[in-house]
Formats: sequence, C-alpha cells, structure tokens
Amino acid sequence: MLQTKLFTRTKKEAPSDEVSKNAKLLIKAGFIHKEMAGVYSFLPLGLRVLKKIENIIREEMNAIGGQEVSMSVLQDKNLWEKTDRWEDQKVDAWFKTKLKSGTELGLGFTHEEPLTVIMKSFISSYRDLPKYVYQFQNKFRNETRAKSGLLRGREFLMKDLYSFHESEDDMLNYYDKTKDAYFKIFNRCGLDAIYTKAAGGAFTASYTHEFQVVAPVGEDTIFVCDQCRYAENKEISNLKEGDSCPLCKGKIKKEKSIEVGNIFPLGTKYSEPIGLTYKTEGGEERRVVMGSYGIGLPRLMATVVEVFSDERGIVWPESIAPFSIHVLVLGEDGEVFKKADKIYEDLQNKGIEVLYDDRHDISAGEKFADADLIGLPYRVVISERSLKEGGVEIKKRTEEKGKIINVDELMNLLVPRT
RNA sequence: CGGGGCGUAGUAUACCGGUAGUACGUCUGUUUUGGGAACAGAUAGACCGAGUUCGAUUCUCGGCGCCCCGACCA
Repeated sequence: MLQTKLFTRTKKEAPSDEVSKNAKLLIKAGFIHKEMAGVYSFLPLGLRVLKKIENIIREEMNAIGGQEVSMSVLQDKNLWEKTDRWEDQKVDAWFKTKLKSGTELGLGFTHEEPLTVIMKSFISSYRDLPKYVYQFQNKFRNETRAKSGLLRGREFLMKDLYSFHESEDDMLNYYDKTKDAYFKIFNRCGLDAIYTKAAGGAFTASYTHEFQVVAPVGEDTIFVCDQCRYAENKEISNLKEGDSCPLCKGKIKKEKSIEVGNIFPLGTKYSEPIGLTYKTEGGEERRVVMGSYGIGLPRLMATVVEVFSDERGIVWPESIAPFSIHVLVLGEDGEVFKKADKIYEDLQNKGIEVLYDDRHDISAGEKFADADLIGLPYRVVISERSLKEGGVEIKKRTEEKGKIINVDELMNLLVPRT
C-alpha cells in the first residue's frame, strides 16, 4: 500500500475526549473513527487488523470442527419470549425497533435462540450430534455505559460459537477443546490470557470461564495464583490478596484485567424451552446439551494495543499487524525514490504486506514518528545514506537501533503471508 | 441509572459581558530533507434553544453530546 494513496492520516494530537490508551492511539494513528460513545468505524488500517484477528479465530474454530454461518441481526420477539429473554427487566442489553405495522423487533445481542431454532430443522437423531456452529457478526448491546474506547462498545464484531451435544460429558469434553483453541487464539495474538472461573451471569449456567488479560484499564478484578495461574473472578471469589492458592503452594495476587473471551456450559437451558431434542439409539427422546463461546474482536484488538504500546505508539505483534513492513524513503525525489519504488514493487510481488511511505516533501522525523505510531513490526529506511552504506536500514519496532542489510537479504527476510 | 468533569477552526488549546488569539493541519510560493523543518501569504471556529442584558462565545435555565468514578453488564 502506498501511503500517498491511503486516505487516512495520522494526527499529531490525541483526541481530548478519549482517555484510554487504545482509543487515543488507534484514533491518532488513523485505525478507527469514533461515531458516538461506544461506536467506532474501522478504517483501512484498523480493518486489516480486525480481519487478521478474524482469520486467526476462523482457523482455530475450523480446527475444532466449527462450521461458519451468518445469522440475522434482526430478531423476532416471540422467539425470545420463549426463553424469557425479551423483557427489559430480564435483559437490559436489547436495542429494540419496530416494523411499520408496529411489530417489535430486536437487534441481536447474542444468538442462542435463533440458532437453536435453526438446529431444530437439522438435528433429530444422536447420529446428527455433535455439531459446532459459529459466526462473526456485529452484536448490538445497549450498555448503560460504554467505556474505554473499543473495550466496551454498543456495536461490535463478535465471534460466537455454539455447540450441540448428546450429553453433558460430551459437551464438557468439547468445552475443554474450545478452551485450548482459545488459548491458541490469544497466544497467536501475542496475549497471555488467564483462564478464570466466573459466575454464570445472564446465561445462567452455574459457572462459566473467562479468559482474562492483566491490564490496568481492565474493568474486571481477578484473584490469580502466582504459581499455577489458577484464577477466580472477584464476583464469585472468596479469595483475597495474599491467600494461599487452593490448588498449589502459590500466593494469590489481585489484578485488574480485561475479559477477552468467555465460554459457557449451557446445558439444556435453551434446548428445553425451544424444544431441541434428539432420539437416542434406543429410541428415547432427549434434550440436546449446549455450550456457547464468545470473543469480541474489537476488544481483543484494543487489549493488544493496551498491552503493546510505548510512548511513541503502538507495537503490533507480527500476527495481526496491518502490514509486516513499513518502508520509508527519505530524501529528495530522484534516484533514491526510484530504488525505493523498485524495492517496494519487489516486496509486493513476493507477497509481503508492505506499507510504503512514498510521501514527498515530508521530513525524515515526521516519517519516523508516523512509523512508530502506526507500529508495524519492521521499519525499513531507504535513503542516500543507507544506499551508500550498502543497502537499506532495517529496524524492528521493538528495537532502538537498526542495522544495514543489502537488498537481497531484505527480500529473503520475511516469508510471504498466505 | 447516581455522582463528577467538559463542549471554542479539521485537531489541540487561550482569553473575554463589547463577535475570538495561538499551535498543528490544509492551500500557494521559496528554501530545506536521518527524529514531528524555515520563512511569507492564505484558509477555517463559539453544540442547540430559551432567558437576563443596550450587547451573550462568556451569566442563568433547558436540551443534546462526550469523558471519568460507581451501579449494572452473554
């Protein structure tokens, strides 16, 4: 991507109405645009990050047998009355709207109900189980207080997976598989997530698990063992700072954290009222046992920014950076630019994702500052000086000093993204 | 939803009961080019409504919006 063609621009000042690091940096660098409280649009750089995260999640969901669908956002009131989740007193997250005829509709905040109905058409025998279905979709939640940039929004992209089983045991077995898949996802995004026992919440499973990433901006508080990493959410925990771990000899520490994912053993909570059943081998009719599993993508992206940034800007992990390399050309138009153009072309042809700062009449300092702010993993500088010294200067975003390598080395440094 | 703060060019800010100044950005020109360049010129602004007042961006009230703390939160 040529930076002269990119329609976004970095700002010198962070917006005054944002306090959270993720919102300040992502807006300053031109990744997102704020529409209103808790609602953000994704611009080219931001969308690339979101898509990278989406692809990582998709790969891991497919690896545990997930089948991707896309369900409707508009929801039928009658369906949700069956599970007693329509009334505002029960679920205050709904955004509701109306048909011209007056019929009430909801904007989906989760999808257990409609998917359970869909599955009624396709599950009737033990031979049809288990099944795993997921989607990426914008969820709408009427949060009383949106906050902290992308961390708690009212409209956000979510991956929601639902599993359907013959038995509690089979569901719990898959629950563990999902847990492993989630760890892979968070690790691939560079995050160190802590598996945390939590309350059932509105989903009213007896317990659930959350994946928590320690960060000061987090709105959750967890008690976590410094040895085995056993953790409980404050909302259900009797533990306190300094206690001995119930599982090992470690000490319990109190941490602020961001919930980046959660998994729910639902049992028959939804299959019962909606009537999703199957016939066993012996001809007996039984309720399908379910689980559900969610990850909010913008929140995950924001968490990465909260954890990986410094005073100069974002420091993207390679796996989800919008581009792999930021190529900067310095100096006056002429031979150096021609060389840089060629290097950019060659990298592109190799399938490397490059952002090329081909802007003229921009000082070196400004290009460096923008590169630091945008935070791509590698910065490559092409200038009269670097060419004299034998090639280009390459520097990782995490390093202070770069080094000169020749152009062939550069071409072989990075593997193309598939 | 309770409490607090805030709303001035695209962005960040200043002053003021007498219609607004600065920086960055943007545009034009000249000079620059390895850490947010220099000079000259130009561009662009008081959230909305009502009230007080000779006069309101400033004071009062209402609305709308944003942020923070708390409550709440698959």
